[in-house]
Amino acid sequence: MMSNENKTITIREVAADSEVSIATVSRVLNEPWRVKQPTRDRVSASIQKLGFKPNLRARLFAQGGSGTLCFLLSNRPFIHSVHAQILQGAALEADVEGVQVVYVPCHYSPDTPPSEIEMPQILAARGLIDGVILAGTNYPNMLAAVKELGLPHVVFGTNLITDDGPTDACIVSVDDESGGYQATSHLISLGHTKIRFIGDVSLPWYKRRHAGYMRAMSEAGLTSYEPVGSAAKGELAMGYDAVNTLCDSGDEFTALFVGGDMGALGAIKAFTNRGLHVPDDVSIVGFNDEELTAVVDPPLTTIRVPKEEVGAHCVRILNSIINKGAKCDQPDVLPVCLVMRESTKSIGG
Amino acid sequence: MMSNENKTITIREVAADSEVSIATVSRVLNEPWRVKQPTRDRVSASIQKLGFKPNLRARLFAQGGSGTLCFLLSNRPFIHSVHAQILQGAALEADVEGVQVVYVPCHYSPDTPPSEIEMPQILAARGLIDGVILAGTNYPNMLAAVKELGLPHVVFGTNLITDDGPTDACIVSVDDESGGYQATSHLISLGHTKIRFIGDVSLPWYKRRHAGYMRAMSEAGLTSYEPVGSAAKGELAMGYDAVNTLCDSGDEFTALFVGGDMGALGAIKAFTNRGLHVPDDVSIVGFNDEELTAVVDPPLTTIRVPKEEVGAHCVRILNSIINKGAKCDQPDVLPVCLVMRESTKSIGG
DNA sequence: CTGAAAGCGCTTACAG
DNA sequence: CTGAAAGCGCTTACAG
Repeated sequence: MMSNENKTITIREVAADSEVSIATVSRVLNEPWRVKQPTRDRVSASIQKLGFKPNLRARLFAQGGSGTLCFLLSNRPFIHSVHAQILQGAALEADVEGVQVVYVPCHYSPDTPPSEIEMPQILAARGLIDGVILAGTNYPNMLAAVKELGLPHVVFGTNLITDDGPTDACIVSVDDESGGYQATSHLISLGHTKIRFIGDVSLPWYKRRHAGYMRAMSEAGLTSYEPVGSAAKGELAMGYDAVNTLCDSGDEFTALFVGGDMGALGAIKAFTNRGLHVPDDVSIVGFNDEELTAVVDPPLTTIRVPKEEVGAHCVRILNSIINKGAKCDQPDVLPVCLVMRESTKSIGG
Repeated sequence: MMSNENKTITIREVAADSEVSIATVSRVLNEPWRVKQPTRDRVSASIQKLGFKPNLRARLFAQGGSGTLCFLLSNRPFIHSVHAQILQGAALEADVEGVQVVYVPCHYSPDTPPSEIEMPQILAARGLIDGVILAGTNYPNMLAAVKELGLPHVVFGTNLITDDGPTDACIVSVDDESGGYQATSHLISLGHTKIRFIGDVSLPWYKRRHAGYMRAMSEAGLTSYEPVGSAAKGELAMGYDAVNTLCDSGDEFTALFVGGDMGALGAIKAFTNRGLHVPDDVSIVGFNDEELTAVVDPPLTTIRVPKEEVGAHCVRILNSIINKGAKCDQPDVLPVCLVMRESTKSIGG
């Protein structure tokens, strides 16, 4: 009574079937050129015949890696659309590189000492993760905590909040300054001169976008205004409140560059409430090109950030650190571009 | 010249330090009650002293599992907000259960035979994944393909498109019918009687929501209208086009139940274009409670789907299948509820 | 209650 | 070019 269970077939069965050692089977799998043609063919035939697939977990274990990267998303109550797309890009790239990415949300306060940050299990444990991609809003303490882990890591630099200058971490970011410049230049090219910037410049990404705004204004010989807006009550409220403040104070302007799409939405809402129309009464450009941006009314002119590419780039870099010990001396800054939709209009039109 | 490299310390070092066998160390880690107090204390002390953390990858390997679940997101061009939140819930629950979830996007056609569907590497390989959560829009061929893999799996049933009746897969879904009923009842309670349903009833989720609409109408003694709308050009267009068709044909109605939030947005846009105001001229309720739903103008009254809970529930079920061989006889249907915001208004008001 | 040993399914020096 | 053997870091019957 031979029970012919479909027991999982291993490298050992293949070796037996093709009458070689398991070492040889392993070689045709990993470095086929090192085995003589006839042997190789015989082994390949057995692999085919038996439908053998190597157990990757075992391989990984033997090689001392886990083959998995951790996408750590910090301090986001839900997946923010920007970060969702970064994750998407990372996952896609991971699959082509034959590694996997685990999505792990996490929360912490900027004030917690690094050693006291409660790391997700998967990172606290050993051996599960080969490297981490740090996305979301991050502070120096988390950077330090990840460093303490001793794991290779790369951080999405745009939402990194730090004031002690450049870190020694590997950073992938996006050209905020240029984005600000492009947004403002677009408005200027439409004939606007009274252009305000809305954004909370205590946050570094708004600050950089504001810097781009300043450059465009000064290059055009225009006088720039002080930035307005606070992100304390959320992005949406930032835009909404800023517009109300501005209008209430009798400020005059014909165009707005808002440093984030949600803020731009809030701004539009405020105008609508006041009976003002975008873009007829005022032009607006946002930042990020978030998903809903094309869907709102009016569809938003904005700065497109290559979100999926950011994710893919992060895994590429991370993999090269892991495998080749690559070093990063300075941040990788990805370019951004203007996407024209219907929230801007030439001043005469 | 003792080189005191910080070599990774293993169970073997601990054993040596506390003068027991590695088996005993393993026991204090996994079944401490089986080892005598004094021994246990001695081992624990060594663990403390040496800062030993077990290598989970090795443990998993020895135990024959990978400890990782695959969140397979089918046929979504980017992370749809509903599925992003399901993923979020799954990841959170996974971390508490000590497993990890890998996010893997994938695309396929409903017409490809199961054996020809190109599975992501991570699933095609062996040993990497213990079970899969099938989310996104899925067809019977993918179900069959996953089944062929021989891996435990659970599917998010709402967006499952199948016409050959119930499958034998483990399904977690959401009470679409009740949602439709609640949405419609709300409109009825506001005094509306001419209520239309927009949704593409060739898609099962719209069909179920429509069934709820029918039930509410008939219970209230109202005559229901034929459903309108095609999802062929996207959800947004579905709502937009349906409203235009309806209005052009001179149809009379005072309220709309749209079977999806994006469709509701499209509908609002169409009304706005026609100079009609929501909710003053027409009331609208959507479905899903997507992220942007609270942010648009007017904030949408909609049916809230417990997205994170769906994700968490999927990993719970999956884990119990994996570990306890649990069986699912019938779908797990999670309840939904109405969220009142500002897109509906009583007919007199 | 504890230890010696086999085993998880591979890879990889080391010989030959 | 190929094989025998050690090893990756644990777990888990099996003895005692």
